[in-house]
Amino acid sequence: MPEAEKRFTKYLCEHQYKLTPQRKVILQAAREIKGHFNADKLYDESSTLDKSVSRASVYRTIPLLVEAGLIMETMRSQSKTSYENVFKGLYHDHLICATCGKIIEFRNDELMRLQNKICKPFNFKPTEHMTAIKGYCKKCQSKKN
Amino acid sequence: MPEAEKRFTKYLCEHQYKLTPQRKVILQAAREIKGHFNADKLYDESSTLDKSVSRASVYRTIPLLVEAGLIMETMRSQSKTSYENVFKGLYHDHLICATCGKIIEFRNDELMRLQNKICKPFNFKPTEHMTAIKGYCKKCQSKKN
DNA sequence: ATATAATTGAGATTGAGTCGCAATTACATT
DNA sequence: AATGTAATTGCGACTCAATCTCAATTATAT
Ligand SMILES: [Mn+2]
Ligand SMILES: [Mn+2]
Ligand SMILES: [Zn+2]
Ligand SMILES: [Zn+2]
Repeated sequence: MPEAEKRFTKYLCEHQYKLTPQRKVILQAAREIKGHFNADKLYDESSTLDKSVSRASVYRTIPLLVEAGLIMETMRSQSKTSYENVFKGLYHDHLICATCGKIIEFRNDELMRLQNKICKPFNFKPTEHMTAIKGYCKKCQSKKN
Repeated sequence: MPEAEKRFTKYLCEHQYKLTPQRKVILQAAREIKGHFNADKLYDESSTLDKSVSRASVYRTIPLLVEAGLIMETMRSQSKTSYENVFKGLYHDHLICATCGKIIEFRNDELMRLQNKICKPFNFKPTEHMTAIKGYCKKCQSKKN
């Protein structure tokens, strides 16, 4: 059993949620998608694997996958919420160019450590960090002249 | 004329937009709100000042205020977009409780410095940072048991 | 096998945000 | 001051991502 499925199973069990075929399919679909995806995309991919999976189940499963630490909400664009897979040790954040929309991914361990540290004095238990830095990419800076 | 209104006037003029009574009222309402607000809240405050201002005009004016640098989008919580006034030198970020929606503001200079540092190797010129940490506030953690 | 609480798909509903339109208005030009 | 015109307005209808309802089904413990 792949690591992700193991983790999901554990999460479901710990919360008295059931491991259903639909949830397995949706997890698998999520894992197979490279890069960012939204609910619709996840529904499409899930349908390809098993066309009996409903849109409602996809919407219902997304928060479980987030809670289990398998996917994360990354951003909202075009009024849709975007997610992406969390692969072990592959947390990252985003630089977003305000002009061309280019997205640069980066990973910075110090940033993650700092974010956890910030929560402590508030007794706040973090589940997701989202850092988005907006600005201008190299190309768009030179175009500006 | 207050600084904010001057800036808004300049922005509108530069883009061939008109300075209408409605836009003045909405700007004033935005300025008078302390802390975070969403479109509905801004509509309520605007209505108090001038009850002829419509919800549509509020929605249409928000992007202008953002573009003019007078307010900024801070986060999305409980499926509503939140804004707050941009006052010079009051940079901060947010902890957001996934259960009750509570928002804790914090300011961390090290985080700011780190974010700037991160951009350099990408030749990325940052204009805004947005860090949102989602999780559970103290109260909601204990309720969970 | 049985009990039971969780989950499902289908379709209805919600609600933040957008849009179309005819009437109005800001503002530049005479 | 009067005119022209493109921008803006309020209203209400619309969109559509996300949530909810509910009867039927199903995963799991006993
Ligand atoms: Mn990414
Ligand atoms: Mn704030
Ligand atoms: Zn760019
Ligand atoms: Zn809370």
